[in-house]
Amino acid sequence: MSTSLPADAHSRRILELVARGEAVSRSRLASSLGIAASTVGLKVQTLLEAGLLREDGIATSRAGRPARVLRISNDGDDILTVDLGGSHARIGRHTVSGDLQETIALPVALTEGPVTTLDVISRALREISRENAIRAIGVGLPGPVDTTTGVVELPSRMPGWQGFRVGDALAERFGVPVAVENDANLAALGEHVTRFGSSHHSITVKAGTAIGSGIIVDGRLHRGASFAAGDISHTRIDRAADVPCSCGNTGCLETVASGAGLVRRMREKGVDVSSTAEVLALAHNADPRASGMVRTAGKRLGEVLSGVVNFFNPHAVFLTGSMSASEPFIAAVRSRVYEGCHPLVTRDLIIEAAQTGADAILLGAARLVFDELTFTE
Amino acid sequence: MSTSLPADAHSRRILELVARGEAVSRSRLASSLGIAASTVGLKVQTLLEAGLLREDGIATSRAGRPARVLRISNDGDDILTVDLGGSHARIGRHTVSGDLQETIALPVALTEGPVTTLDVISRALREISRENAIRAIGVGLPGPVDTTTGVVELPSRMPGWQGFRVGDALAERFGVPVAVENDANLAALGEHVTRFGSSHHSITVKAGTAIGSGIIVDGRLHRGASFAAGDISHTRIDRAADVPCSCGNTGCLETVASGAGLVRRMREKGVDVSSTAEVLALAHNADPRASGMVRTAGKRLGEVLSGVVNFFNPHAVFLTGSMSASEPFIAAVRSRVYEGCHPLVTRDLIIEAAQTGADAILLGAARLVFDELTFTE
DNA sequence: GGGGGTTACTGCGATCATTGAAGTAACTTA
DNA sequence: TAAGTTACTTCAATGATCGCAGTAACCCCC
Repeated sequence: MSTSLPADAHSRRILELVARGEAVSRSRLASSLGIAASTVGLKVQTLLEAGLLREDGIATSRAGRPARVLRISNDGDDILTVDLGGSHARIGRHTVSGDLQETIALPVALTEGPVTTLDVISRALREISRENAIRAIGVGLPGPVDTTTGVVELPSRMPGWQGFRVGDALAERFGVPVAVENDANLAALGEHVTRFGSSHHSITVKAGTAIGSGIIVDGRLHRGASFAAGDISHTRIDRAADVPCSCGNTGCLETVASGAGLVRRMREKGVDVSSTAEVLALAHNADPRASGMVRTAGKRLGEVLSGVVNFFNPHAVFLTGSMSASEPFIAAVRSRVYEGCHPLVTRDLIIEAAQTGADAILLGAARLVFDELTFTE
Repeated sequence: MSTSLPADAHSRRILELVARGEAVSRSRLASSLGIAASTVGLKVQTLLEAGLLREDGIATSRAGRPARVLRISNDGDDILTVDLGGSHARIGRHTVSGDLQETIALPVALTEGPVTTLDVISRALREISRENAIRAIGVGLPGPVDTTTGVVELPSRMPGWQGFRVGDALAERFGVPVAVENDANLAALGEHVTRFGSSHHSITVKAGTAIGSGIIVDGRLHRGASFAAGDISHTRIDRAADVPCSCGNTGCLETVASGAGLVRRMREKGVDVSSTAEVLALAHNADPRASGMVRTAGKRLGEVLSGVVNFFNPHAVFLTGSMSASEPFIAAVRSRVYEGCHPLVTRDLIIEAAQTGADAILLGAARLVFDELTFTE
């Protein structure tokens, strides 16, 4: 089976509507898309023949002929995705519509350079795809990615990756189109589409050892002019004006609200912790210093987000990363945002922990592939 | 002549390319648009017949048949625009492509309510359109506009306008489609398209008696979830933590960086000034207190914009409003943004005074009409 | 001044996606 | 079992687009 993702916009929408369960019959698709029923019939026919859709029984009806239920075919070819972290990687196998079918986690050392790393990744990709053919691959990398070239811009945690074209390298190995993107952006895209689909605006903040965010405008990723959008970690917090930051400035949000910042401050107070997780565990066990710090971190993040939310006016702010598992942290963020923002902006604003968890990046990568890659057989 | 703006996307792109002088012959249009020459020929033909384009002589050629030069017809029907301020209004007459042909300024008191105001405006619109037919109208209002209904959301400076559908009222009077939008958004759109056309991201900050901004994402207006995007005036500045703001919070940017804030602080220091212009005049004449304050206002705005620029990563920040006439003000903004932002983000960032001046809102309104209204005869 | 080269544009038949209307299929309810 | 309702397909017509062939209008060089 050597099919392709449809370049045609209506066919993609059909796959999307079926995948989300918003329209599972030809007639509902026609009314949702606002095109003729006969046209939908033809398009569904080709999608069935391409193995992208399958018919799955008959719906019950109250009156009239019952609809034939359409589903995404999950025994066709796959979209594969890669979430490449500093010391680990996750590989995902998805249906064309982005539904995650299976994942593999494996240890990876980015510091060993791109060739070795991609060898390991490629082996895992072959393994997870098994006998199925691969349609396309989406990759998330920890750093700003120039998506026109597929090059990591500032590979601070990725020595040896400077100028390396990850996308081209994988595309050559597998002979399929490859999309490469920053992992925070993919997490934002993954979370956003599972909540809102292809409309609305949102910000997804990852608050863990470091702080980063991804921006979705009208259902699409906002990368910025130099693929660096979403940086909130170096926004100035005057109350931390004396704390030096790795960026060279002082008083950055990162110094007071990131996991790394919490660890440093706990150690200054004589508490021997070495990871964000330990600080969070202490806070969870009602250690007053740790609890206070986590809460303060939430306040500071909330202050920065107030500015961002007033400016950007999103439908939602999603919080992810290890810190977002702490309810007091989220409560502090919420409280500060509601305090510091215009009522018009917060009236319908959602501030919540992300739902997609560890799979957000994979889901975002699959979505990116679905959105941006055009395939021909 | 009762023509319409073309709903068809390619025809619109043809008008745009011709208007910007990027492609003035059928053959160049074909290569720019990536469609067949014969198709362009047909589309240009219908645009000529509709009076939207005209032929204007023959180009010189180095070899081969010279091209017939296409221009926007400026003797056809017009797009009219309205910039409605608190005490004044500007009316513009444009070609279909948005080129401003003529303006009228007139005194208007929004406080007299919508009916009286629209009477005055309508008379001016009839006057400026003369014998020409009107294709469409674009209106800028000072406040957040729900563009789905054409209603001003929080008409703080517009008592009596609550719930009034400006767009519908004008559409009924003139029998043409009307687009209504917030004036800061239109100024941003106007400035953006004259610089970048329909791609790139930018922020246009109006720093005058008040502070506001408009956001353009990928050449299109970002309105936000509740039509309130672009509010930077209530971002917290810790150094002004004791100054109460009209919004109920303390320490807002507005209290230290707006013209109104400057006037208040000058008066606190015993200097008898009553307007932003007076403060700026004093600063221009090297009054040390006024100069210092204007410079400080620039610094504070720059600090807030640092956060915004890091987050949004635009190609440009344009400064407009009376304060932007002050070079020291702009220099202070620039200095703080370059200091507070990541180098990747500022590498190619443009920070400049807006070029479109008083016409920005009119140009933006014409563009909005061109972008968003679909017309049929 | 008259080919030859080059570019600009038009005319025309072919193609393809889309449509609406008519027809068929499959169920529920009275 | 007939009437009503909804789902879907078939099919001829439409219309936008295309590529190609042909025409038009210049330049340059012999």
